[in-house]
Amino acid sequence: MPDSNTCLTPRLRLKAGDTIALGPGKAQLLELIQQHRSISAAARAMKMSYRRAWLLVDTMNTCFENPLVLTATGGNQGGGAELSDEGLKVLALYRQYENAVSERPELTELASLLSKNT
Amino acid sequence: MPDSNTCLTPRLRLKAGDTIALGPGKAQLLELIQQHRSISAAARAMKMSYRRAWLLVDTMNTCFENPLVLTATGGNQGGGAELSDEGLKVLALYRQYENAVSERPELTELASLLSKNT
DNA sequence: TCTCCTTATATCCGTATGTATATAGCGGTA
DNA sequence: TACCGCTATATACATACGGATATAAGGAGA
Repeated sequence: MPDSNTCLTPRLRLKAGDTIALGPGKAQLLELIQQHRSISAAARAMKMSYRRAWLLVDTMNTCFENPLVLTATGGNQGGGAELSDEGLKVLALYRQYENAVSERPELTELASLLSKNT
Repeated sequence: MPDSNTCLTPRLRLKAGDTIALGPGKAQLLELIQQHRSISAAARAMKMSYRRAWLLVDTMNTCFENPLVLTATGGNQGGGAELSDEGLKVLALYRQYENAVSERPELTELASLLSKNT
C-alpha cells in the first residue's frame, strides 16, 4: 500500500471583517509573483485569469496596512511586480502558520474516522 | 476605543480528496442539529435552505466511515435528527482544533500588519 | 519615435451554486 | 384512521463568481 488513503488536508483562510485577507490561493499567488516578478506570469502559472490574479492582489494590498505586492508599469519588459518586505514577511508567517496547523494531533484523529473510498 | 480593531479570524476547512469534509458552516450545522434535534430547525436557525442543510449533512455522512447525523422519519413530530457518537466526537475534535489554531502567535503577528479600516 | 510587454480597468457572458417550491413517504399520537 | 411535521428528493430559477475579451497607459531600450 502506498500511503495516502483517508487523508485530511487543512485549508486555512484568514478573514479580516468579511473579506478573505489571505488563503491558500493568495499565498501561492504571492509565491509565484516573487518567482516570476510578474502578476501576469504568476497568473499563467496558476492557470488563472489575469483579472482574477489582479483582484486578489488588490484585496491583499488594501487589507494590509502596507501593500504586499509592489508593481511597476512601463519599461522594456512592460513593467513587473515583486513582493514588498511586508509581503515576504506575511508569506513566511502564513507558511509557518500552515505548517503548525497541519501537524496537530486532532487532524490525524479526524482522518482516522474518514471513509475509505476517497 | 473598544477593542477589536484589526482582527484576523482563521477559518479552517478540512478537505478529503476534493470535497470539503468539514468546515465552519458544517460544524455550526452539527451543533444546531444537536440543539434542535432537527435538520430543518437547524437550517432555519442558520437561515439556510433545508435543501442546502441536507446536502451538507449528506456529504458529511458519506465522507466519514460512520454517519455523523442520525435521522428518523415519521412519528408525531414528523421525525428528527441527532448526532451519532461519532458526530459528537468529530464536532468536539473540530472545536478543539479550531481553538488550538486560533491561539498561534503567527495570527497576532499577521493581525498587527492589517490595515486599520476594516 | 516606435516597439514591446506589462499593469490597470471595463464590459459581457457562461457556469455553477444556492434558493424557492413542490411532492412523496414515514409513523407516533389523538 | 386521520393528522402532523419532519426527512428525502426533484425541478426550476436567480444570482454571484470567474473567464474571456478589449482597451488604455506607461516607460525603458532599440
